[in-house]
Amino acid sequence: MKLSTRTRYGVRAILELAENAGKDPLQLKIIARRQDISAKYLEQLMAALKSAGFVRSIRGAKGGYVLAKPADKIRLNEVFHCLEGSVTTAECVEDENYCQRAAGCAARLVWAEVHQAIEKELEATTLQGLIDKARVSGAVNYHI
Amino acid sequence: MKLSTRTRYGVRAILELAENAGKDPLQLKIIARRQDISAKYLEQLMAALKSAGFVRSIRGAKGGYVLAKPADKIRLNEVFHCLEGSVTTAECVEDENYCQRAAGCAARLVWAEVHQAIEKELEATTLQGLIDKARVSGAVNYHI
DNA sequence: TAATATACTACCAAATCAATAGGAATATAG
DNA sequence: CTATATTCCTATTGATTTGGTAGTATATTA
Repeated sequence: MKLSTRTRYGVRAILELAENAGKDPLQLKIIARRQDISAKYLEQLMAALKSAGFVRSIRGAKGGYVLAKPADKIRLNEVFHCLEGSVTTAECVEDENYCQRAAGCAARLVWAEVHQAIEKELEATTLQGLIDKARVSGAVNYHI
Repeated sequence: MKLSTRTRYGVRAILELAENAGKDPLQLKIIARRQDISAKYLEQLMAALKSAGFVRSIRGAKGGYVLAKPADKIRLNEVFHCLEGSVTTAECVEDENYCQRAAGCAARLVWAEVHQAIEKELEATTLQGLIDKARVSGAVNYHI
């Protein structure tokens, strides 16, 4: 059940952008350094976030990335979907025809319930909500 | 977030045993056939389930596997732990020292919340509870 | 035009996962 | 006692995924 680095890095990166909202574009290089992520690898993740419409890029000198929408309009389940591919626990949860036993499968109930639990949690969280929550518990990244 | 086949197969197998409770030992070969799982692979999973104390094995002809405790005493989070290794979403959730940024990381809040959501769901479900639930919704495996 | 960024595409290495192989040990049946 | 049925153990292999590199093209600023 461990999340892939794709998702972990990607969420960390977009959180940097959320915290940077309103300021100048944030360069990939800077995010990579702050979060200790391979810049080249992060490039791919940003591409995914971009084509899903979460971030906007500015090319050339003084360029970088910014959020494409307000941080309180970006829900984590969307971000996860974009990065993780599928957040589902097993194929048969979404595709009943994946397995003939699906209809009569007690196990499938588990996969479905776990899936829902995750989805519900992620859907209830926006980037902004997360930042606020972190701030309250005194846990926000300050880059001095 | 897809569950490994280890977990999926393992849970399906132990559910077969739960449904077989009170009857003669169920042979690995039979479980493998019913669930369409490689018998040799399932052997390894049963070994794990056995050493974790969930199932008991009977060797020799007419042997097989049976549940080692009542199905309503086996919680899914335990079974998952045994099969999945760690059900955690990211290392830093359980080990704060895993990453220096942990204390000030908004992302870590997400991993933790998702982790809790999963754990809570699994902890609330026993094998028996699952079977009952499946029966109510008319979704139980009948092997004619 | 020089410097700075992102964009795109292909490739590679290591790790993990899923499965296979081959026998050894143990119990039952006849 | 022998043949058969079954679990037990350990090693190996094959496939897939993951995480990361490399190099070049394109856009922007100054």
